[in-house]
Amino acid sequence: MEKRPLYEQVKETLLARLAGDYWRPGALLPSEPKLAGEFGVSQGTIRRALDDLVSQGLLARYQGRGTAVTEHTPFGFFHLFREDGTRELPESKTLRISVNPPSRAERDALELASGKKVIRIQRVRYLNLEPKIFETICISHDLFSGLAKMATRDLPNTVYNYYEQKFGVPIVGKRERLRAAAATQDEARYLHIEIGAPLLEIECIAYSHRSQPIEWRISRCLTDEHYYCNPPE
Amino acid sequence: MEKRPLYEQVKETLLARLAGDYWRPGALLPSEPKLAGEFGVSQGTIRRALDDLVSQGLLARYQGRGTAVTEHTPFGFFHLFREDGTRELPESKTLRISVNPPSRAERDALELASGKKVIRIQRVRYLNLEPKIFETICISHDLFSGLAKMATRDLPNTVYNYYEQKFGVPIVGKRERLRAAAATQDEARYLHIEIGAPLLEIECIAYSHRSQPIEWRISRCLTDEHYYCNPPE
DNA sequence: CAGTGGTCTAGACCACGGA
DNA sequence: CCGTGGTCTAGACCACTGG
Repeated sequence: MEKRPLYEQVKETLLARLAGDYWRPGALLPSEPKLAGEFGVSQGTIRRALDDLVSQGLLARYQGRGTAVTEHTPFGFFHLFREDGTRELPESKTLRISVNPPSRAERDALELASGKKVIRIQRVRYLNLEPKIFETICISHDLFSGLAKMATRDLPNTVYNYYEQKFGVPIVGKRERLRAAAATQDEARYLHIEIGAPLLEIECIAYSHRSQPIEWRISRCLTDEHYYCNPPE
Repeated sequence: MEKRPLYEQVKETLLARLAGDYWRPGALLPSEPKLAGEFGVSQGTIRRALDDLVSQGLLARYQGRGTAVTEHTPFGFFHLFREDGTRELPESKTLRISVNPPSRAERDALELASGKKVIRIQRVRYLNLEPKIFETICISHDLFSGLAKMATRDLPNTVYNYYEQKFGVPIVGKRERLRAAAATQDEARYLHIEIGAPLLEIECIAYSHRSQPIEWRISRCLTDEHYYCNPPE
């Protein structure tokens, strides 16, 4: 017998469906009684699972209509807003993809065994057509070896979906740490700012099931016209 | 009849008790059945209210023991951690307290009627004995007029409690926005850094019941040895 | 109107902590 | 052992949405 709570097991199954194509973004899920029947649990247990997924930002509930898969940015992408409170979908341009032995910090963040390599991806992201974010992504080469040979042109804008669809690795959680930092020479060039200009650094580790770290990401953001907000307002 | 949900009403009452001295920090609350009896609602409704307060960080549950009032920093103060993950209680030194007509931003943030004045407080906060945060607090003069005449020496380190105890204004929620910013001349002097050095700016509006904004606070933090994390790990 | 989620109840059993 | 919170059930009524 499984000894974890029922609602956790329900959550895990729903999470897998959400990460895959089982339900399209924006689609309505079956009603709570239907899900309760399908999983053989009570409606209360389904509610508990759905509530957790709502608070993770994966689902949204609408009284009288149903429960829907969140549109766009399945796992609440960046929490950057314009000063007027509106949101934008960031476009991105990939600069380089490389395979390297991990730095100490990278090995720690991804909990890699020694000798394992990592894939490093550098991107510039655009908000309102202006370069605002310089981003470095680090993932295990073992898990994503196929990605290392891709052309920088072909890397999709939003990679969490991609991890799931192509590599079977769903992202179900993240942990963020924020700091202020000074722009490096590289960042200054790509973001059209002075060296040393203040940037908001978002360090994010994304997790799969069972808290396994999958991706380490450093995003350095120009916040002259945007702010970070968590949770989204 | 009151039309708001029962658990919201329960929350509001518990919140008022928590802000006051009804229960000491660290003390155990009455058990769920006891509270249910006292409020005349079911245990499930009490659970819902307690769960919300736990997720706000005001309470902590311990299976087999009970539900306790969180120790220290009643409404999770700053979410600044040292790089090793530990937390510190920031000390503070108040620089000035002044009464002014509000700026446009201040009037908007506090939803003040025109003609009202504000109290502005500037502080330097210390982490590990080093000046790390330059803070500007802005509150309504009407609500806190007694505070304007205080000596800077007498302002307590943690003011949320103070608002409640001396002025009957409990803080029950907050909304934060983060940016990177360059140190001004003032900030550079007090934080012992260069002008233009990157600082993490935390803009925080603190709310009382019914979402009434009470305090607008700008904290500019040196994050050379700390990071911001929400929710606390 | 029927169906959805939102709230609320009453009661069951379990896992844990402390006496 | 008892009392605590943690999980789960079954069913009630309400508020809102859509046709």
